[in-house]
Amino acid sequence: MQIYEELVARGLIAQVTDEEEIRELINSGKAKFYIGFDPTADSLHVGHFMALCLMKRLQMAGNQPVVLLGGGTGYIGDPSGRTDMRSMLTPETIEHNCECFRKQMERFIDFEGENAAIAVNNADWLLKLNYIEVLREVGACFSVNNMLRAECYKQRMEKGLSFLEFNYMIMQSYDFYHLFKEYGCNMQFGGDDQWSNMLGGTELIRKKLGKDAYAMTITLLLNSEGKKMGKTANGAVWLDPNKTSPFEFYQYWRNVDDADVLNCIRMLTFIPLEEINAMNDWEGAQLNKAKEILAFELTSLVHGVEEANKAKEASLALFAGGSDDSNMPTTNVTEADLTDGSIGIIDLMMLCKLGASKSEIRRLILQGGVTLNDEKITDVNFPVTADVLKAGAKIRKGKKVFHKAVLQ
RNA sequence: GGAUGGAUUCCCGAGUGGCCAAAGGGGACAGACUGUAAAUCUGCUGCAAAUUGCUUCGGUGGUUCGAAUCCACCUCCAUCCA
Repeated sequence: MQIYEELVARGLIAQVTDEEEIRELINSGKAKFYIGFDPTADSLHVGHFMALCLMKRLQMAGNQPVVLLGGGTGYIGDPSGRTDMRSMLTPETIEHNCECFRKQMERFIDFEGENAAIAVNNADWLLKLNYIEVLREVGACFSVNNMLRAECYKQRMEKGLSFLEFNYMIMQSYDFYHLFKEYGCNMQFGGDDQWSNMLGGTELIRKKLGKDAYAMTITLLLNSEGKKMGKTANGAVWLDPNKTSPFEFYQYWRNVDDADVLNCIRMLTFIPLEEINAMNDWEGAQLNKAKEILAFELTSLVHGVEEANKAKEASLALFAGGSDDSNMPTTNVTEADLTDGSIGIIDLMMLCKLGASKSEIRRLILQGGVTLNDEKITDVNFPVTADVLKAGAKIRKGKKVFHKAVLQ
């Protein structure tokens, strides 16, 4: 099976401008394609991960990837798929975020060797553009009427769209035009929400140079309810282990809906399709097994096999009655935290950051959601003694949050 | 620039002088059931020295015994007119 067919079989391709042409180019390993990443945060997330995996797959098939860091477009902010304006980033933040992105990316794509990926930053050309010149050279090629019809602005027509954001499409189009001219990059890939921005680019190239360029979007990873995956109540699932620990990362995927497991395995992992197809009729406890596979595979792709093993073992210890608690998150307590040789359970949990406020923890205890060394705590003033802490106090909050407090 | 409408807690959204830490819904969290899933049911959802006190309804000042609610000014947003 060739690469294009595999992408289709994995359900990764959402839209293409010219299927025949794109299939031919990437299957023969002749494509030079780019994907843009705007530095909106100091870590990549799952959406970026999918894009990077796509790059990897195409690179393995002989194509050359171009990573575009949005050091320039980050000044504007993509309005696609958003209902509110993004908060504006300072130049320092943008630069810092670009730096963080670059480091993380090295894990996933090869910047050395055969068909090595190259990294470029659109700050290098966008920041020095001259306004009037751009208006004449590029602005003249865009029809506002058409732009307003674009899907990516539709949601914003109700709540309001600033002129700054309106220009995002033009900047992204300019990127494609620039990369086409300077690097011979004739394909752009990206998330499906980028479709109209990408078409802007192919259109611009056609108008300015009379040549064809191609665009292809990746299916957005949605769950069975149609919501974007990779998000939790506290924000995104990050690839940076300091922002989302490997254990949390593992747990996120371990807990996906039954309905979404196979989809995720197919789209996010490199497991051969035959193996995945064999899982098609799994259900019940067996399907539960598939979640373990998904979680393990993804954790090892992102954090390495060693971390994945640790996360898996910690999970088994907690949920399957194992006794190995060495990988449990731990907070060290000192004598100074104790009064008369003990500390109240609420204060202890505050120290371990197991709740945002004392009220919240009090509520948790009253509702029977707190366990200390496997015994349910019912008294909100329950004193935890120095002896207990020395041995390591295992606190469980709800079903899935475990924490160890140890007296030094 | 002009006219109108608006800003309420994590989100949506009710409240138009005291009975308001503020209805209802969503989400989150906890409990039961389970497979670390879903669905369902129950509880809960500002903070704290917790029958009480303190802080919160875009901002600042004012009226009043008392303001999310009334007044003035300001900021931001939407719609229409230019």
